[in-house]
Amino acid sequence: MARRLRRTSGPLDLRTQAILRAVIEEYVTTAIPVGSQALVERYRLGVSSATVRHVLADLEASGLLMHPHTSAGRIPTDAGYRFYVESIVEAVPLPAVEQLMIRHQFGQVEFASEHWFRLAATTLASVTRAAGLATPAKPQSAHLRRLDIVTINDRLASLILILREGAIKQALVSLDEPTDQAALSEVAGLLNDLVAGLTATEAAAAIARIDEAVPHGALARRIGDRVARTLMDYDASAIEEVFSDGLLNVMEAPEFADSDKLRRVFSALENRAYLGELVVSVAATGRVQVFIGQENQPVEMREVSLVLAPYGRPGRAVGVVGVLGPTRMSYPQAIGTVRFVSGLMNELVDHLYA
Amino acid sequence: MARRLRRTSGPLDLRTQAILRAVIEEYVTTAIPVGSQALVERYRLGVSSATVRHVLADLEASGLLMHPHTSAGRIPTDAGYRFYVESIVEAVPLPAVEQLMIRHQFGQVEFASEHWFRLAATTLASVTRAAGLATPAKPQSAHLRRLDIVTINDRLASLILILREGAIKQALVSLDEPTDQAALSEVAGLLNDLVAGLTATEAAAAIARIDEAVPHGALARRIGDRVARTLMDYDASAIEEVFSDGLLNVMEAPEFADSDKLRRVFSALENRAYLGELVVSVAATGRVQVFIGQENQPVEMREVSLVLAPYGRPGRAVGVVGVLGPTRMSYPQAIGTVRFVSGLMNELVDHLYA
DNA sequence: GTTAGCACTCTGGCATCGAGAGTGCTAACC
DNA sequence: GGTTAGCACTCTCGATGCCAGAGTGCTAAC
Repeated sequence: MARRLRRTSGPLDLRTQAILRAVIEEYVTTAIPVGSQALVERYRLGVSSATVRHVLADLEASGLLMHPHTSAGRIPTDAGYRFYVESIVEAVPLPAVEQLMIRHQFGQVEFASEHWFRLAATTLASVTRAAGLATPAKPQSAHLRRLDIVTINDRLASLILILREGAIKQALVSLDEPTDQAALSEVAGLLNDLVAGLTATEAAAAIARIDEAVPHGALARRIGDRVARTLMDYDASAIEEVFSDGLLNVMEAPEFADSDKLRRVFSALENRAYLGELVVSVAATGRVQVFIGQENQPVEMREVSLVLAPYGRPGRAVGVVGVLGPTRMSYPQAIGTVRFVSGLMNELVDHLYA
Repeated sequence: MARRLRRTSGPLDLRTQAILRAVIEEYVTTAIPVGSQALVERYRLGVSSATVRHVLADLEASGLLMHPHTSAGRIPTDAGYRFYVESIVEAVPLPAVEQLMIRHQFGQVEFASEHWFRLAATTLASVTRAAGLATPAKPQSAHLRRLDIVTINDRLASLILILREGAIKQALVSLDEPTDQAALSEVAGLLNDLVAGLTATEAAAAIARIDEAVPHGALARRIGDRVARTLMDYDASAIEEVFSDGLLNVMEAPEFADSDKLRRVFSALENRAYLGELVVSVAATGRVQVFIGQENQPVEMREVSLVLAPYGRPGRAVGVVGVLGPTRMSYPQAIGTVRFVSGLMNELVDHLYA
């Protein structure tokens, strides 16, 4: 009797850990609640099913496993997965063959940096059989490298900002009076001399000092304001674009056979706001991070897990890659894969700055 | 008896049309197979349910309606919807209030042309309660307006192509030998003089004529080749980017309560290849087009319908906007809304070229 | 501490059943 | 001839009950 109430927290002995591990790994592959019998049959535990049942009861008391109903096997709780990820297993590195294949694919999209993050998402999706996520690398504060102004018609011009960090931003400027390309080019030259290499705030300050009396001064001021504002908008925007691929993988998981659940997952996948939030926090920490089920704030995210890792150069440009899958996913494999892909992205970005 | 076999094709008399119309409109709103009784109760048909039953049997014989099972009401076939769209109803114009609201929203994203098509998709989704689709306007053959080359490191440069049609393309060029920004700027100047205003093929020809003996000639040739290739790639790419919003709307339709169907629809929504195909053909025709259920080639698309319309300037840049919804959708409303939004996009694009 | 044995509980699948909806046919009516 | 009332017939859908199977938790023995 003392036995049953023995442990509700504290360190788990090795046998208990082994059994928890077996339950999780069995459940991850089969998606069927696992019972004591299945456990002793498929894993060399060296004890009888009755003993296993005692341990299972302990694990349930500790909140690491649960019971869908009386006569069903155990399934891991979110806390169980968390403990497993935290204390029991190591990440499984991606097999060398797959590493080579992926490197090869990245080699194919020769020097099209805007495609890298998409490819990362696609790759993660196909390797982990979950949804792949990736954002482009975005600087904390962008530096203007160079700007161009091209006329569209005599009242409208297109402003093109090339950033030191590689991105390009475009904006339209409407003009108070008819202006030709020659005048715009002059203004562009003037602004380039003034603000090239500056951040948004620096540029705003420099532009505020433009003397409106000099030739094209007023126009330069007007366009300059737009430049500064565009830069600021870009800085202020979160890592907005979360690209995803392979959402279908997630939807095919048997736990989402119920169409209401399926819809919930899907709306989770479309919840870009929360993904953006996570991405920002992951980008800040610099490590692979795992968010399991209930640990996610939005209700519709409570049935999925995320494994995310940042890439890029802290202080210059950072992005995030990762996967989103059912809570019942193979964390060691997912972590290993995400780690590899973020490392690869690091190499690629380094190449740009080397 | 002759009566039952009376008509399997040919023009439908007005009463028969009215009944078909009633069946479709009732079914579109309720999603329940509609029987003769419901029809006489809710529509002023002026005849008894027995008569309606005769007409329904005729319509079924004509292939315009069908029976899920013996004791159920009728539902429209794809041919029924087609006939309805083709011969019975007119598009319902979007109410003036909504038109105003939408114009207002487009006014908000002041001059950010890259956002227009996204907003179009979002708008279509929220108004029609189906999925909104939109592609950016893409030229058949792009004209280079201006190019920039900026150095990344001494062996790597970024190539920026500004197109007359408004788009910007970027590519990385690796350099055989260390090259500084000054040299790159010179090359940029040289290439600008040579190829500004030209199409991909024209540019390729001009670049082939570069004398490698002149200062920076070899480099200009190398980078020029990359310019021409980037332009050609862009021309060759289909209207690649089909932006969508509100997919959740479609998934909430009761006909997709079954999770397998739901998955099928979703994979339909992700079938960008086919959407791209449709978009190209719609862009070519220049009218609102409706694709109903089985009329779509891919199997997973057989349970959805599309209403698409092109926008932009034929010969310069064209894009497509539209909606994707369950086959059981309100076509008159969808057509009216799509027509309005494509008209609005036309106005916006015209503004760019005026 | 471990194990065999066993009673107990709960699910999931299957068959049965009846109410309800809607049809198609027949025969009468205008 | 077209229209209608009446009616038998068919099929679905939800509720109900039942049974086999799985897995547990407890007890008592090792």
